[in-house]
Amino acid sequence: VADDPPGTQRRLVEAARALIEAGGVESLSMRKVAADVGVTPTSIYWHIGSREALLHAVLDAMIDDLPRLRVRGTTPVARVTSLARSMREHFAATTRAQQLAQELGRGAELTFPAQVALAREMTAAGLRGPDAAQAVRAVLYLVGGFIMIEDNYRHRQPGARTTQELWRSVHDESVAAELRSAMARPADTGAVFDYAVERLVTSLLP
Amino acid sequence: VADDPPGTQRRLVEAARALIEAGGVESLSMRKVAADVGVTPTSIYWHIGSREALLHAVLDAMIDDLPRLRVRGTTPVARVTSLARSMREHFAATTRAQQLAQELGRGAELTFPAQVALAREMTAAGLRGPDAAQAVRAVLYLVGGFIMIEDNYRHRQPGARTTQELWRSVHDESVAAELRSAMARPADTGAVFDYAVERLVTSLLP
DNA sequence: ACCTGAACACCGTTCAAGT
DNA sequence: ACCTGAACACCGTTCAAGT
Repeated sequence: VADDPPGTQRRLVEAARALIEAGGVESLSMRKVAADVGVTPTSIYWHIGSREALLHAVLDAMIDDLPRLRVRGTTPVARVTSLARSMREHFAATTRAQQLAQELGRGAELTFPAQVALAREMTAAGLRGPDAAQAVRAVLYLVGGFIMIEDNYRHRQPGARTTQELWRSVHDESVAAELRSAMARPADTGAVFDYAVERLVTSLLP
Repeated sequence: VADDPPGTQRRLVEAARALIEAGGVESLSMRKVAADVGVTPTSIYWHIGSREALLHAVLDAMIDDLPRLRVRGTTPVARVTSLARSMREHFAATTRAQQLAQELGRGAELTFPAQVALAREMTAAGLRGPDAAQAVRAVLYLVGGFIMIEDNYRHRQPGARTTQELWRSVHDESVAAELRSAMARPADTGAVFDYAVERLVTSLLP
């Protein structure tokens, strides 16, 4: 495991990772990576093999540095809720790795630790049988939804209209006026998250 | 609104749409679109302006053809649950449009009709005030989570391990053996969806 | 008004050739 | 074993030129 003197392969992966962390997967090109290391693009093919293989190597490195999930509290509801919050923060802090994993079809690997942590809490809460699996999956989906929608919002085009803006032009009487104006205001995502998770978890646990 | 005799612009958008519907956004190239219409790539720039403008035109056409959401049932819980199911089907049936909208940062436009439909049902169920907005958002997030995770699963790499497969190698005693083997079996996504939505909606409605 | 041809600055990848 | 140079088949886009 000693680093061989030239270590071109390691330097290539590091350069690729730096590019991805700075500008996402789409900003990586073989020619840029090569230039950053001071080598010809073609030599990457000798060391790594292909663009895809390079991306996999970068993802492996990122997975090694992933932060851990936190669980706090004493009651089952409090513990699962705190874990859900930690999952959300965890995702927000590792978007580049998530994007890369998604692109490489390796998303499952990154979600898995959260599944296990959730399953542990459900077991501790006394849930057994098929209901336990359904409870794990239900929480997983709810948290995933937050992550997706927040991500959607983050990656919107500068000019594109948000749903908040779209709500301003709704005058449909079948939606309460109060609700229409609430939807037109920015959501306190953290509060909605806590609210939704707590409601769901409370209804899932015995 | 009469179609002008040559109609090259219309034919370009149609060719682009066909390419995207067949192989996703990444399979579209200006040169292919041009070839399909029988014209030089450069002439697209005269008619449409850029690749991005072409994609926006295709998305506009797709939005015009979007199917409608269905709501069935008489009790509020049944109606919201059926709407949620319809949202999930709707998404699955329009993945190309969703992918394109996401890429163009116009995801909000496609989610919006579902928000309004949900808000209508919450109003009909008698929910008012800030709780109504939180309820709309909570259901939205849960459904979004299903969509994201199902999408994730669909786009996994042939070789990549699924979470089910990963569960087989977990022998952690803090997770009940029964739960471990349940997580290693394929999930009946439809059943989990109905279960989770019904639980959440029941706990949200008065 | 509509389209072409040539050109520019990029891609990922292969492969024979060098040391 | 490691790297280069030349080449191939692609990209999106610009712009002067044609009809």
